[in-house]
Amino acid sequence: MKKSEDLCQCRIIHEERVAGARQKALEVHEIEELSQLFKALADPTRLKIILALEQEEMCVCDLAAFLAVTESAVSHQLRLLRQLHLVTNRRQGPILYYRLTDCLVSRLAQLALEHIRE
Amino acid sequence: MKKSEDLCQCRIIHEERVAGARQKALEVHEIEELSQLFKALADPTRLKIILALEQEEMCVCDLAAFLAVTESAVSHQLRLLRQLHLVTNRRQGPILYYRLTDCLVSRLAQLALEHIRE
DNA sequence: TTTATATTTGAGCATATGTTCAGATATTCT
DNA sequence: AGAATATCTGAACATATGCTCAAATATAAA
Repeated sequence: MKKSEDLCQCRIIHEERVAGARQKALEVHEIEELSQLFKALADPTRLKIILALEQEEMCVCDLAAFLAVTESAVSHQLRLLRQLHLVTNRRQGPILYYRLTDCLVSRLAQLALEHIRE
Repeated sequence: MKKSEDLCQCRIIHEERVAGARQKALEVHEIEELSQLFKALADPTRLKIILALEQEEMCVCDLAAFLAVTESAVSHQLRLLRQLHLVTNRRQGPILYYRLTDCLVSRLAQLALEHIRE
């Protein structure tokens, strides 16, 4: 029942299952995007930013105060969230107000939170 | 309108918003758990494992073949997923069959995927 | 135009992460 | 008991991540 003539040197016990998994697997590019999205939510600082912005829009220095990190750190994280289109900003004079682009991240966080709280 | 007498040296433009965010913030421990959960989904290898197990249970060497990594790498990742109670296993002889503990991760992945596909 | 404020950017650094390798466990079959 | 198989574990290493500092931009007010 063992097969070893695969691309990789791995043993394969259930060849059908491996084949089945390969067939139904997402495209590399989709996996990559999925993992980037979850990675954005995987850091406590970014998670706090996102949850804070659920309430109301905030500027960089307010977020820095709230998070107790430098404004630079916040700015770096906001750039990442911006590149993934998770947050957007609007300028009012010299101040940039950040807000969530849509409710996706909120829904993900909510779903995860419910599970954590059992 | 500027205040500088905060714990951290940060400027605060909108003190009410910072206070509001602090008040509604989750507990440190919940933030930590949330981020760990998302971190589990943030790696392409783990994501592929989870999506593969949505179809049917698989053993370590099958997963290794599917992922084209060593069985050791799979085992390390499965341990992490096990510790977060995202996967469970059942032993049948010398073989351990892994499966998803519940549908949470599937729901999270599904929700995220819908968004990525617009 | 000069000055001050709000944010961004890039470099540098310490820590975290994911993988492989080698060797340890655990279970089954002789 | 001894051999074979399936999985796990710890060390080592290369890369990724997140932060701070210092300096650059951008907008507004004097």
